[in-house]
Amino acid sequence: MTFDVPAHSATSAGKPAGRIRQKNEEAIIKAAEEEFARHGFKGTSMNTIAQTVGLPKANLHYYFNNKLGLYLAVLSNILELWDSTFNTLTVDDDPAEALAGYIRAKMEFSRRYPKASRIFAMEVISGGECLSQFFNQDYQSWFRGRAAVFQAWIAAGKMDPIDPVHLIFLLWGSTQHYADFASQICRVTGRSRLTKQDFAEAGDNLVRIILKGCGLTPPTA
Amino acid sequence: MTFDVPAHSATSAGKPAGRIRQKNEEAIIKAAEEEFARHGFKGTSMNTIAQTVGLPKANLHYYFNNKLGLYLAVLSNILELWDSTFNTLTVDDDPAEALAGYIRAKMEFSRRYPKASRIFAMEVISGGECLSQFFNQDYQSWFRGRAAVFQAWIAAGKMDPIDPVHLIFLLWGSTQHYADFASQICRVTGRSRLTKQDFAEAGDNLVRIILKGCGLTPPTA
DNA sequence: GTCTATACGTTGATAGAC
DNA sequence: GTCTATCAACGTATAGAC
Repeated sequence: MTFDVPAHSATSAGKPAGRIRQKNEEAIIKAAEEEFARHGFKGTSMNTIAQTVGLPKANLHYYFNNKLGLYLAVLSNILELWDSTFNTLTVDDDPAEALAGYIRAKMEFSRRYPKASRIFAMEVISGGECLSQFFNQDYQSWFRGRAAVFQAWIAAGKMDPIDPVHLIFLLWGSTQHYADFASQICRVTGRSRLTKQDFAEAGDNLVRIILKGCGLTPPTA
Repeated sequence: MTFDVPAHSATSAGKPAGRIRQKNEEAIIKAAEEEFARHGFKGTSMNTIAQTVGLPKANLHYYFNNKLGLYLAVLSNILELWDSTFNTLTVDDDPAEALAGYIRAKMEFSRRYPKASRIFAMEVISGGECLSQFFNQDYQSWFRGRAAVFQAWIAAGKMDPIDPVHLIFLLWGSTQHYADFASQICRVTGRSRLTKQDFAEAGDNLVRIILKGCGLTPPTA
């Protein structure tokens, strides 16, 4: 794995994966993530990435066809990581336990992969057109599936009748905030960086407020 | 006012404000906001802005010293607008009413000035170093003042003992999400754009969940 | 005040030697 | 496979005519 976002086979399709190639590609992606997270797609320069990796910039064009190809490889890594992290939330779960688990998993994601979150945020803010090729029908059906789970819980009287769609956006917005707006949080609270304990406390607070707000009692109460 | 973000006297300090000058500056800022909201500071080109406005790019350097000057003028507008919108939340207010009002005001801000929100988000994600010169001591004291209001309400037994700092981040994250991540929301819900009613429903949902989550009963109940 | 012309660095991308 | 040399296009910024 590269560093923050573990890079699997995010290469442009169908190239042999030699040892050196794999090592270089991972190093390039690692440096690219750093730049894309800070300056977005348009604001990132291949030159800067090449200098960070310590390779001639012609090599970047050898491994990845062009700037967009490198960017898509980075995005692909992030979405793959995202997919492998959130398989939870089924109808049979206990609502309070499952919801708390989801919130804590999202907070752990924000803590461990803040750059991935920021790259994704930048892309969405910029219009998110590059995400179209990744967001196939599976994505919409995943979303509707989760919403249906909440709806089933509501129908069974297990939680308050809250619009599941807006609930999901609340979960996303409140947890991603700690990754994307970390610099503002540090500035306003006088911290230099957010510790593991900060994330734990923030997660506990979110679990407490959101669960109670949905008419659920915490699992360990 | 320019368009989305009303531009007041965001000029580089101490230039006379002729009629033509004011009109051009507003047009430039309007076009600049569009570009900065989509590509961030580094990814934005003065050339594109000039073409959008219909002025020679030399004029942009005449009205604003350089690219950074234009960017700071845009940021200044946004923060001024932000300041003039959120003067609420004092100890004497009714907690439920004040909190609901704040949430709805933030949602209205996300609805009316989505570009302002996105420019701010991009800047914070990029590290937020340009915000340093605006975030004087007043900003930290504003933040601590609001947190103190919540703390006073808690001490008076008017709401659950929730960490005020994290509560503020919850309010920010959940409301700004509807501006910053609008493209994702539209994609996932199959909408083409978010209507006024969408924002109203989203605001109602947030008020309901967060107030109950804090142990408050809604004002109109 | 306004705009044309231009200076000069950086960009993404490629050709071709090794 | 790797890297040097180079290209044309675009970046910000300015000089100077009107």
